[in-house]
Amino acid sequence: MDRNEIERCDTVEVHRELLKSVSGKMPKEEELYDLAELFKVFGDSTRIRILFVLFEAEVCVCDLAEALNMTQSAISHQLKILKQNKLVRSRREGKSVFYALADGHVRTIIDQGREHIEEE
Amino acid sequence: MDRNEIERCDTVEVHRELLKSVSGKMPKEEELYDLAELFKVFGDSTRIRILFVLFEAEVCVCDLAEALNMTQSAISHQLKILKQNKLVRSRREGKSVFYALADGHVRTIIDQGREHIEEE
DNA sequence: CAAACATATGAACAAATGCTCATATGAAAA
DNA sequence: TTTTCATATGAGCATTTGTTCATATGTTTG
Repeated sequence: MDRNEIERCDTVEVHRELLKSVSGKMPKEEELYDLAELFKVFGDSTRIRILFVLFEAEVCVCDLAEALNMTQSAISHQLKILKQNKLVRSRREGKSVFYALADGHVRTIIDQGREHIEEE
Repeated sequence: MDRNEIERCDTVEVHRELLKSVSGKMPKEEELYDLAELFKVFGDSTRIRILFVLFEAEVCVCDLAEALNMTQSAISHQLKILKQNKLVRSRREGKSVFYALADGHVRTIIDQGREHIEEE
């Protein structure tokens, strides 16, 4: 009856039940993978920089390249990743393609990240 | 005077001014790097799984290993990364070490991520 | 003290990632 | 139509990353 008070790591009833309830609330394999995949997109400073530019305005690829002082190719590759993950949308206008933020979650996620790192 | 209407990508006044105002709001190099670093931590399904377990309860390493059906070593390595980035905190109790969520930002960030991927 | 258990960690290796370079696509201008 | 400009993309390479294996550290028990 007092086993609950003893902290041990070999398999005890309490732990078994706990793990059972945990596995009930764990999202499916696919969602976990998609989530990780999404955050990977935020996990690169070049892409973060691109998003910060898009917080201010809709811009074309070559302006992004100039703003971040990087190759057009490098930027274009990253924009493709951002677009695949629906963080940005694009619109062609003549020879140029303009990119903009896709939705508000992007801002919220980055804001929460900033709050986190500034809090310590 | 009508140059503003023409969309071009070689350097025009409008673009120069835009980029100037953008660079004003861009966080410093170090913060951008730290932000990317933080999101990298969320960008792995094993670590996401660990966080989901910790959403439910404070657990020890070997329970995490059993819950996720992974090596103790693998879990321990990932916990180190989570701890270095202040996403989790740990507490020793006898032979075991218990891990728990460090703060609320973790939940918010993951929730926003889930909303984003489920919206399409 | 030694033995047993829980966790941490370093080295090594395979897989993933970001950039560069060359080149392709697509649209406007000559 | 041919050239020029803006963007997209595939291959290659160096770096980073997650796991495994072996072993170290730290704590309790005998």
